[in-house]
Amino acid sequence: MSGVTSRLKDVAALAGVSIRTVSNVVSGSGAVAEHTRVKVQAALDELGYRPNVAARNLRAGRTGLIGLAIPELHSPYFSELAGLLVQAAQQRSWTVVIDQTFGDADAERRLLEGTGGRVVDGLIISPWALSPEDLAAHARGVPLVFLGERSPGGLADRVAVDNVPAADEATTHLLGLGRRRIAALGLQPHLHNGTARQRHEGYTAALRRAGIAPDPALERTVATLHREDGYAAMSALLDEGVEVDAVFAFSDELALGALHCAHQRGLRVPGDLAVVGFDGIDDARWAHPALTTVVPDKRQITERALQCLADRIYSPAPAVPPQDIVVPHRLEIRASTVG
Amino acid sequence: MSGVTSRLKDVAALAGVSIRTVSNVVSGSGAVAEHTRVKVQAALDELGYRPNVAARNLRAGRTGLIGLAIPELHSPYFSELAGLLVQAAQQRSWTVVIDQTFGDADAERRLLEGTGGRVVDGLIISPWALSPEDLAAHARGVPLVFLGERSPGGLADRVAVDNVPAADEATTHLLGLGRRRIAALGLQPHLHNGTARQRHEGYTAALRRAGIAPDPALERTVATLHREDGYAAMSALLDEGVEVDAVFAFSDELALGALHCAHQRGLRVPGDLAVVGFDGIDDARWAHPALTTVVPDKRQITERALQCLADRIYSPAPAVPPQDIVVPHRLEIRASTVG
DNA sequence: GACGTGGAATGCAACGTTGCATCATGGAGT
DNA sequence: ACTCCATGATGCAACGTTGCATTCCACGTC
Repeated sequence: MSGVTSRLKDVAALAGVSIRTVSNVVSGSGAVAEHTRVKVQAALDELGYRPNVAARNLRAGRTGLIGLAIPELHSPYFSELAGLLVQAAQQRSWTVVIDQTFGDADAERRLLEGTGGRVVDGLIISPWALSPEDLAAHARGVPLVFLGERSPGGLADRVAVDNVPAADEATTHLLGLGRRRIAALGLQPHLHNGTARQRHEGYTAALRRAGIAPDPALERTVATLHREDGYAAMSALLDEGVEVDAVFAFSDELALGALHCAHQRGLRVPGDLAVVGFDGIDDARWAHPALTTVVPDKRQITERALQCLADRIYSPAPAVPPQDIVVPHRLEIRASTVG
Repeated sequence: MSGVTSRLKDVAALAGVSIRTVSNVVSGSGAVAEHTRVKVQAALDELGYRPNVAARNLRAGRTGLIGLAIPELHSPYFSELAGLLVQAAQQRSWTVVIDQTFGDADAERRLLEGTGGRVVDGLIISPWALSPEDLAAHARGVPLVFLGERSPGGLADRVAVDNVPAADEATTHLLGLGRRRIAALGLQPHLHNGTARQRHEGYTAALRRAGIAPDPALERTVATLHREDGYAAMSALLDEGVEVDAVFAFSDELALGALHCAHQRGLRVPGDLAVVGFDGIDDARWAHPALTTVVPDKRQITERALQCLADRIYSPAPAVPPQDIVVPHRLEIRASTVG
């Protein structure tokens, strides 16, 4: 009732039983006679007992916390993912602690090592700046799940969409609309991140299958995946006078930036320029025109990632080999390609 | 170095000193001779000692966690706010735990009471469904900061922008452009949330000052503040044939939904319809056309809120009276009103 | 009537840390 | 030479909880 915290000791005193018995009632373990249980429960309610998490954790050797390490929370893709994860984790009585790495390699390294950070029972990380080798070198004892990036040498579980076919599908969709000058927007050769590489691979595969030779002038590098970068890359492309009738952006944010640029230049979308994004963020649906995008099943990403953690945290068994989990995606076709 | 956790005991054994001395070195407290300090530090490094948070918390009676309770993480405004808060909290060695209430009154009540949830040292809550009376009735012993909603009876600190003048400013901007049929989009009479009421108040005040009588047909109610709701409200408005030359939406998401609708109907923005939003989310800048919006200083919101918590958590003093902190805002004028 | 049985309740100890009080040591002061 | 003191190092206890082992009691059985 009141805000004052009461301990097992207080409840025990009020109920006239031992601390241990109260503990049994609270945890539901051990044998407790019905009338005792009722009596203790009454005392619990009266004092508004709430277990001390720190003490429990100390005893259990767990914190009940799992970490989510993402480049940044304000990016729609990650905030949507984080929101789902927080929700899903709650159902498993876990609390999510979100860390932002801002694409900083040191920050990612620090989190993997656990230095300076709060101790978590497990960590779900969406690596960005670290190479697979780095990832392997700095992983700590805590159960780990990688999002997107595959871990080398079977270091940890990994959950991701199948980037190559997904990118292929998106590109093929544009090809099917008769587009031949399709820009690939979002290469990041300076990062060791494999995601961009895989999407590029799918893009190239689709072109080749259609008998089109990839044109380096159409492949644009970006520093990050923000709208600004998409805007800048699109602007440069147009400034250079490169002929282009479609854009496959490696993220929705990039696509939205490119879209903004197209509008500014007076290009009609999809008439003059068809645009496809990747991530299936909410904004995509409400853009003008609504953005065609590859939508990963985010709910499944969070569910599977948690399941991986649960398996490793709760089973002291001789760990099963790291799993590589592929979650489904679908190409959601909207007005930015089929007006 | 390795993933195995080592305790003060282990370090002490390796360094050949007592546990207490190691503790002194780690915490920097107490008197420790230089050569001892060096020796212990070496042992600490060698074993890669990391303090056990649970034990510390248990001893200190604090968890080092603060809660952030928001309606939903995937809304841009809240994800931007959360991102900033996580960052700012890190500097104060706090860890943020995010709870989503999804606008559910029960969820908000539960968080205020702390039932079932993890125990936090402080809670920053952005109330949505609860009335001020509810908020007062259910608050618990933990330091509390309200975002947006004023707490009644001096229950807790509150950080917010000054909604009435801000809304007034936005409306006045539209009036200054010669608009006379300005829709107010975002009323929520079914909620006890005061934010919408205040923005409506500012809107009305501006109209009256301009000698315009508020027209009920221009004031639109929404269920939530999502793009869908803005789209629906705008659609209804146009379907009813209400004459309108501008929209002041109480959130950017609503504005973006309305914008989407305007595009669909072939309205030119800002030619036929000028649009102003509220919140200053990132998307607003990249919409087509870029959205004029009231931008609250989000960084200051998080900073001030944390400062409030810090003051209450760390000062055992006879608490200062609850503060009502107003953070600055600015009207960012973009192409959706001045094309 | 003694004994075994099993359910119910309890006591002890430990998880890893830190506040407080105590103890050891060596140098300065008388 | 003896005391005094400052500095450095240590031991004890406690934070609130739970695993394990024990005790207690009532009941049924031989």
